Amino acid sequence: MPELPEVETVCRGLAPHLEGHRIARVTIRRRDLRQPIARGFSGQIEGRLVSLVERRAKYILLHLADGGVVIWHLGMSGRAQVLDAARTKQAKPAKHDHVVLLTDEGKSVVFNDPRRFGLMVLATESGLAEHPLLKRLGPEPLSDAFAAAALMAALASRQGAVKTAIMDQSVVAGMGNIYASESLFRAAISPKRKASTVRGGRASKLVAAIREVFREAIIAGGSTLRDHRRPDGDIGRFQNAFQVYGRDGAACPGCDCNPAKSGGIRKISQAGRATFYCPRRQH
DNA sequence: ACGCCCACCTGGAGGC
DNA sequence: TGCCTCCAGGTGGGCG
Repeated sequence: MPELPEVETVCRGLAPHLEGHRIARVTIRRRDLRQPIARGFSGQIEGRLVSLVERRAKYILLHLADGGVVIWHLGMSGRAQVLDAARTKQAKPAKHDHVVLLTDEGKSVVFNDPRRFGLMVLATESGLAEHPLLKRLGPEPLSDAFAAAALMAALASRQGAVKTAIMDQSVVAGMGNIYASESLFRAAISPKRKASTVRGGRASKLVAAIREVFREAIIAGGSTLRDHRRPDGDIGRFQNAFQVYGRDGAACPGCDCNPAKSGGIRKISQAGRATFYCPRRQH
C-alpha cells in the first residue's frame, strides 16, 4: 500500500499523539513479520519518551529521547491507527493487530498488517544512517538534494526502463508503483524509455513532476485503494486524482486520444508490476 | 553491478 | 454458496 505520501500522512497523524509522550507499555501479538520483532523489543521501548516522529523513504522513524529509534515499515497492507483512551480501554484486538504501543495518555497506537510484509525494529540514533534498512536509500524527493543533476547521475548507468529505475529506493526514496506511473505521465515520459536517456530537460521535468505529484498527494492525505488509512481512520483522497493508474482503457486526460480508436491509457507489465501510460502523450 | 524472477502472506474480486 | 485463479500500494535474495 503505502508509498511516500501515505507514509507521510501516517507520520503526521501519529506525531501529535506520540511526540513529547512516553510509551508506557508495548503489547506484541505476533512477532513474525518481515523481520521478526526482537525478544527484548518491548523492554527497550517501555518507559521511553518519543522526541520526534519522522519519515525517511517509506519508513516511519520514532526517535526516542535517550538515543534509540524505532524503524517501522508498513509493507503492502500495514496500517497505523490511533485509539483514544476510552476506545483503548474497551477495544479488543482486531485480526492482524500485531503491535500496540500504549502511551502515557492512555491512547494506543496499533500496528495492523494482514500480509505481514511490514516490520518494526529498534536501532540506535548514532548508527541510523548506516543501518542496513536505510543506508542505501537515495535522496528524499521533497528535499533540495533531489535535483535534475542528481537524478541524471543516478540514471546514467541504467540500461533498464525508467519506470523500474525510479522505483529503486536508491534512486528516488519513497517512490512506489502508483506514483511512478503518475509522475511519468505528468512528465510526458514513456515508462519504457531507457533510464539513461532521461537527461537534460526530461530529467528536469521528471524531477518537477515527482515533486508535484507527491506534494499534491500528501495534501490529499494519500491514496486509498484498499488498505491505506490515516491514523484517525479517515481514507485518503488522491485516488480521485489519478490520471493513469488503474485507468486502462479510459481516455487520456492529457490528449484527446479515443480509446475506441486504439488510443487511451494502456496497462503493461514491467518487472512484474503494472504500469499505466498513454503511448500518444508519453515518449 | 544490474536486471529479472520469485517468494514472502492474506484477502478481495471475478469467473464458473 | 463454494472453489479456483488472479491480483494487490514493497522488499530483497538468488541467479544469470
